[in-house]
Amino acid sequence: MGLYALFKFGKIASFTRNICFDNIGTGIPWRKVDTMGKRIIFHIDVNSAYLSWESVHRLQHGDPLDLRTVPSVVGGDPITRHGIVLAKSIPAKKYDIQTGESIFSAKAKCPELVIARPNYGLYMQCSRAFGNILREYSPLIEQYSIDEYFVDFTNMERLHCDPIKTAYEIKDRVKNELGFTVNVGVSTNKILAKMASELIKPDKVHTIFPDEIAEKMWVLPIEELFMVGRATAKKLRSRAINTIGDLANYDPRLIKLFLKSHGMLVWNYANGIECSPVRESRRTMIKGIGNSTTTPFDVEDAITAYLVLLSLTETVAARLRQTEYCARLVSVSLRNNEFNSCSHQRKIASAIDCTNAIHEIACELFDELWKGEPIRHLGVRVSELCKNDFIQLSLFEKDYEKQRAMDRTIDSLRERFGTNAVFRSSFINSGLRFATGGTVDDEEYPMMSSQL
DNA sequence: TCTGGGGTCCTAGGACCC
DNA sequence: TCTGGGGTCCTAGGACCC
Repeated sequence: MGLYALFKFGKIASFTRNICFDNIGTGIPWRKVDTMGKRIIFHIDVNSAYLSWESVHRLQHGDPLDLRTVPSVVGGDPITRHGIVLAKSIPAKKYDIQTGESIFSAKAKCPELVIARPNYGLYMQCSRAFGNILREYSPLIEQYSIDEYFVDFTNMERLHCDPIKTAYEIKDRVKNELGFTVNVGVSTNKILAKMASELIKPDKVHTIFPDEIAEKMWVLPIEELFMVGRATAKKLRSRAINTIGDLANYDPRLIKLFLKSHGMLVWNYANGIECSPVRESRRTMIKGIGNSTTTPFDVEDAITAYLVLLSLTETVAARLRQTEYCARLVSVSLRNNEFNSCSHQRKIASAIDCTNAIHEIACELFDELWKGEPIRHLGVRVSELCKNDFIQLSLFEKDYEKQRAMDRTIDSLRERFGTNAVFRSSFINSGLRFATGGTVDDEEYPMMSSQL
């Protein structure tokens, strides 16, 4: 593979430049937008991230068993109704165990399956250590999710060696220094780099340069294309579009007719057309903060539901204040014991960040939403954020100044002494956690947008 | 013991105004 | 009095990602 990739790299000078078609259906003849010259983008993806990290951690703490060598998964606890597979080992893959399926059904497929509980704090540390290695190769890196980074290696050949050699170096350094394996995809934009890193796993470097799209990407089934999920795949297959190549070579006007803008997005991706920059930080761009949980038991009365909403709101509001935002929209979501979901939202006249204020609205929304059936899942989300340094308090709203002072005090107590330092007495003997979701002092989870 | 949680973006339909 | 059309805002739900 190595020699093959190095050989392929010889073609790099003869790139056809990216062309974006974005005027489908406008009646205007094709407009060719020259995007950029010669970019080099890496996409680095940890192989079975949670499971690898768990294995390495256990080995380092004297466990003789390497989870990666046996059928194993990282998954939640079915007793508290969190029992789904979050990550699986390669031997588990051989039993057709899928990420997202229930632990119950995974065990049915493989009775000797080893199950490890997730440890998000550990994963966050691994993710950071991994990012720190990448930062040595370029000042411009983007964390796309907990286990994925993009690196813009454009013009970095002068400091390091050639891109393919560097990709191998990164892969081997992560393995040798941190103990887990990664795949590195190399190309001229993010979509091709990302598709390349997914090719054959684990511990591999792949390229999909523009002149390799047909050979390496078009032959793949349509489901393998980034942003083609179950629903889109079904629609495409019903029109005999079965491979990425079928989509790439289909008339984009027809795609747009039945898949709208999402159709154009995936048609562009199928053709390797994508020109978004590698962004150092997404943190300034957050759109909303939410927290939801599947309750350990069905909630059947409003008082308990209010308490769950409070526990969710505690973390949402604390994260909101931590990022120095206020919100103008509160939404509540609910899933009943028959797995039907619904949601309800409300705009508020003045932006807020108080736990009590958000909770009060969440409870009102809940009352308007709930029909009385048993509930298994509740969520609180705030959005339409604005900076909290200039809050306009409406004359008609309650004066929340005292509440804000109280929140500040609790936030600082928790910051100094841990999240457990203070909690509301209403949670005593409730069987519920007083603050659901990641603890407040955890570092912000790096989230990705659905587009690159 | 069957089915998580955190995000983003898009669309359709209704209300409302001109 | 009735009808129509365009624009904007709001809401709920769906699709996708890891």
